Amino acid sequence: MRKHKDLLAVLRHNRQRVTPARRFLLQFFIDNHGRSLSLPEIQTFLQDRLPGINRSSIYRNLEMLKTLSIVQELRVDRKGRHYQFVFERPVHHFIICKACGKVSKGKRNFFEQVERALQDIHDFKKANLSVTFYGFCSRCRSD
Amino acid sequence: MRKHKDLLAVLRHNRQRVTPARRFLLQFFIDNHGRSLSLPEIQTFLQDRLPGINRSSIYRNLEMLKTLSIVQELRVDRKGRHYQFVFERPVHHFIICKACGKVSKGKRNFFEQVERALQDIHDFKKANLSVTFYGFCSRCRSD
DNA sequence: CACACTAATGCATCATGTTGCAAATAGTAA
DNA sequence: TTACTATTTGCAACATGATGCATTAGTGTG
Repeated sequence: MRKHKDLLAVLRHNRQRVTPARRFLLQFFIDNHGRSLSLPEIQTFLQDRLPGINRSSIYRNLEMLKTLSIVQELRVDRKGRHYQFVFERPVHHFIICKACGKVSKGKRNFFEQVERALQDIHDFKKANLSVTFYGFCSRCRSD
Repeated sequence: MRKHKDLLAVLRHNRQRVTPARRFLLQFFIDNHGRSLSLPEIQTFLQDRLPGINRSSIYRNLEMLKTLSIVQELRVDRKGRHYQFVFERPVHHFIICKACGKVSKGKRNFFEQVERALQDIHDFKKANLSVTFYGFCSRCRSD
């Protein structure tokens, strides 16, 4: 489980400066590591603590965290991105039920099978930080 | 291989009306079935033939074609969506090389393995029309 | 602690998507 | 053909996301 201090070290190691916005952002992700956070929810949180923070700063910081593989971006539906804290490595795929909206983390087993198939069949390697699958979970199916 | 006339039938069957914009759009996809079309390219094409056509009509029509599984939307990079005509069934996954940008259609074999893993391991079914994988193809790797 | 260097922020502006509503138009039946 | 109805379109307004640039503020050094 990754801690706030460790993450600040990751930033510094990548020549990224530790600003107030980034501290709050990381803390927010850590405190909610079990679930993915919607963009509005992140915005509200930050604007609460740093009144007047600019939209573009939020976008740019989330983009940066993505680049450093600290968070993953998911598209839950057409509008609305979510951000998932990568709190353990290696990262996983995500599976979203189109009916109930539940976001599940793909099992390691699944991740490995997909990666292996990608490499064996298509000669693609170390392809993804994550892939998001949309489907219907067993509870939302009648069959 | 799906023909213009067949696609119009699909529209009608789904109570979608056949408008000039939709005729042109479908023809454009058919004429370029080998590759995915960027949104700007689609816009230019339509605005050429239907001067004054509104942005929202284009978005709405592409959305409709997605819903009917006539096209698939791909995100090639952060900005910029592409649309891929589903010219044969069953549909496939797509694999995009982050280095050279090449869009490959996933092999049937790969598609099946992924779907099977998704079902066996996560009990998700008939999950996706398509999934897009990002990675590095053999030509862009040094190993 | 003060300074210099560079990266991050705010701001303004632009680009891209979305949405509600009135007007236009495709499908349908007489 | 005409008239009717429901869908699609254009439009306007809004929401979201991206970008160049001047200013501000972290960070390392002396």
